[in-house]
Amino acid sequence: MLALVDGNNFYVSCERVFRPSLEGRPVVVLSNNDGCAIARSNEAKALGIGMADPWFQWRHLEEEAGVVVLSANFVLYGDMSDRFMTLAAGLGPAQEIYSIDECFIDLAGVRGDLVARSHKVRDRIHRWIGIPTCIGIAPTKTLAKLANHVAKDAERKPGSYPAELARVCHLGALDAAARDAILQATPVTDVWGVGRRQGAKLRAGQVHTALDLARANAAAIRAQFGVVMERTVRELQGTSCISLDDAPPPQQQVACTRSFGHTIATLPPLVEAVSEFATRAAEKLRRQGSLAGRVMVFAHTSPHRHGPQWARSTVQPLRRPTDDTTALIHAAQAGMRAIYEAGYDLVKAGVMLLDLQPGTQHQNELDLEPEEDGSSSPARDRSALMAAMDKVNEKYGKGTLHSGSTGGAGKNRVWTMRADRRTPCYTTRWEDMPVVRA
DNA sequence: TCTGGGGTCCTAGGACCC
DNA sequence: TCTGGGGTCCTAGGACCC
Repeated sequence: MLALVDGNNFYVSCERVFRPSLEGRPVVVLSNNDGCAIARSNEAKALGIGMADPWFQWRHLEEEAGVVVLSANFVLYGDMSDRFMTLAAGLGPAQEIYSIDECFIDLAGVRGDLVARSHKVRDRIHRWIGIPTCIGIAPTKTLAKLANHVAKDAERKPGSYPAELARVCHLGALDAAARDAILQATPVTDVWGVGRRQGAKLRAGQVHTALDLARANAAAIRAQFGVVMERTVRELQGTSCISLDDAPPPQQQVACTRSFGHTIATLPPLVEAVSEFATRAAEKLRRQGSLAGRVMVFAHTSPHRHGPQWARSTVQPLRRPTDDTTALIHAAQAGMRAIYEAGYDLVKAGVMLLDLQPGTQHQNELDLEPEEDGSSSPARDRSALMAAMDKVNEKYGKGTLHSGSTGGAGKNRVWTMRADRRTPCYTTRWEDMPVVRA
C-alpha cells in the first residue's frame, strides 16, 4: 500500500505561516514578472482563478474581491518543503519526494490502522510547521493520487465525495461498490497522467470517468493512446506499474529559462540574458555535482500574439564536460549569436545544460597540480572562484556576484556587484551597476 | 498593454552501419 | 524493370506533471 502526502495550496500555505492574517482570505502567488497564478488558496479557487491563469485576466478581483496577491518566494518554499518532507517521512519506511509539495510513502509492513496513523502525521505537520495536508492511500501510485484528490475535494467541496473521506482517504479500505462509486464520480481528466489532449480524445471515445477508464480494454487503449496510458489503466485496476523510487538518479538536464516581461529585439540584451541564465544553470549544476557536455540555447516570440512568429534553438558542444561558469557563458553566448535574427519581438529565452555526468571540474582537469614555482593552476583558481561565488550568492542573494558579460566575450572580464536585488536580474540595466574588481 | 519555469518519458523518422 | 533486414544513435516534437 502507498500513501501520497500533499501540502494543500502549498505556496499559499507557506505564506500564511508567516502572515496569519491571510487566513480565510483569497490569496494567490504569482510567477516570474507576476505573469501567472501558480498557487491559489481555496477562497481564490472558489472565485474561479485557475492554475497558471494569466493574472491580467483576474487583476480586477484585487479590488472587487479583496484578493491578496504575492510574488513567489521560492527560497522560503524550498525551506518549508524540507521540513515538510522530514515529517511526512514518519508515515512509513520509504519515501519518494515527488515534487516540492508532495511525496509518496511506502506503507509496506506498517501495522495498525493506516487512516488513524495518517491523521496523526497530518496533525503533526500542521502543528509543527503550519502546513495543512491531505493524504491518499491506495495500492498503486495512480490510485493514491486519486485518493488524495478525493481527500482534498471532500474537504474543499462538500458533497463532491463522502464527507468521511475528507483529509485522509484510504481507497484500499473501501469495498468494491464504494470504490467504484468514487471512480464514477471522478472525471477522467482528473486522473494522474490524463491531460487536456488525451482527455478530449478519451471523452470522444465515451470514456468520461475514472471508472470508464479503469474498465477500458488495456490493449485497445495502448493501440490508440500508447504505453503511458495503458499503464494508467492498469494502475487504476490495482496493478502497480510505476514503482516507488526512493533514490532517484540525479537530474538529466538543468535549465534556466525566463520570460522577459517586455519584448527584446536586439542582440546585446539577449546575449546578456543568456549569460545570466547560464550563470544560474551553472550554479545548479555545481550544487548537484555534475558536469555538462552540451549547452542548448533558445529564444522565441510570444505565441499569444499575432504577427510573425520566430523560435529557434541550437545545441553547442563543449570541448570537454565542465561546470565552469565562464565556459558555459561562452557557449551560451555563441549559441545565441548563431541563431539570432533581427526583426522579431522576443519574449522568452533560456539555457539548458545537457549530457550531464557526475563529477566536478577539478576532478576532470589534468592541470590540477601546482605549477613548478608553487603558484596554483588556472583550473584550480577557477574552481575556487566558482565555489567562492556560490557561497557569496547563497549568503547575500542570487546574482550578488556575477560574471560581467557586457564588455565582449571575456575580453575585459570583471565581477560586478548588483545594485538592486529587488529588480529581477534580467530587467536590470547592468551597465548602470557599480563595478567591483575581484 | 499584460500569458511560468523546470522537469520526465515516449515516438517517429532519418542517418548510418553491416 | 526488379532495390534487404536489423540494429544503433540522434533529433525533434508531443504529451504530461507540478
